[in-house]
Amino acid sequence: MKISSWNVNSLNVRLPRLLAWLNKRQPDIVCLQETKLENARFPAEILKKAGYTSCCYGQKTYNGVAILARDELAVENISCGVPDDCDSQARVIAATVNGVRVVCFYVPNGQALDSEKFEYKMHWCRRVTRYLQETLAENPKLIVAGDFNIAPDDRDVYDPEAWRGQILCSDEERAVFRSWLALGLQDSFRLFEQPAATFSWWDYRQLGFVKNHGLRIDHILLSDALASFCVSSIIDRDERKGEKPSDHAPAMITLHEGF
DNA sequence: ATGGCAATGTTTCATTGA
Repeated sequence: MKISSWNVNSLNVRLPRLLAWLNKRQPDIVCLQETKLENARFPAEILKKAGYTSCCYGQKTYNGVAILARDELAVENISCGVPDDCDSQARVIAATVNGVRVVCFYVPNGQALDSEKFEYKMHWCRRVTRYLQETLAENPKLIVAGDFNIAPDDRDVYDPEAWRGQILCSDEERAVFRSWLALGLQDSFRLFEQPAATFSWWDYRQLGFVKNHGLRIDHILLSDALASFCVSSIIDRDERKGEKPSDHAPAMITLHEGF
């Protein structure tokens, strides 16, 4: 089973690429971020024709998340946002797919450490820690996939010295990421030996992709019960190439059958 | 020292992203 996460930076703009990519890679489950679409404008019928059932939690202009699952998979217990939270931004959607709980995240960017947006990011992260704890307690088979807007360590940054202490790389953010792993989750990417300088996001400016000036901020975390079935975890950097790419490339894992 | 790209809607700029 193949599970993927992709920040598409506008599903409206990226739909042709998404459809071509679904056909090429044949993922079973896909977590999308930055759909930037109200639910009424979500292209559910087009995706259905491509063989995917979808659930979405969107809003105009910003944010927006969705989960796609191949038609034959059972999708149950869809939940939008974090329970008992009043966050007006659409950043979390979860569903149980064939008995596996799938949580799709779009973690706030945070802008700069001295900004109000950073306060919001940290508050959001603290609230989500409890949510993950509760979700894991109820769902031993858990996947948490999305745009985390955190580069977990220096290996995930093209120029660690330039980025040290900056947004996406600060000690505070990295501590949050580690605290999530400490709940009983594993960074699937680090279960395997990986090529040096593998990233998931590259700035559109300054030839960021050509120079491989990137960060690894998109992640697929697996609960211990699922991690032992993971046989690969890659970033599909080819998807950053060509006409009208998203600035993020999809992350993708393969789970061996039998979990 | 600065901005450099892309997407969105209140559009022909301002705002956001990372």
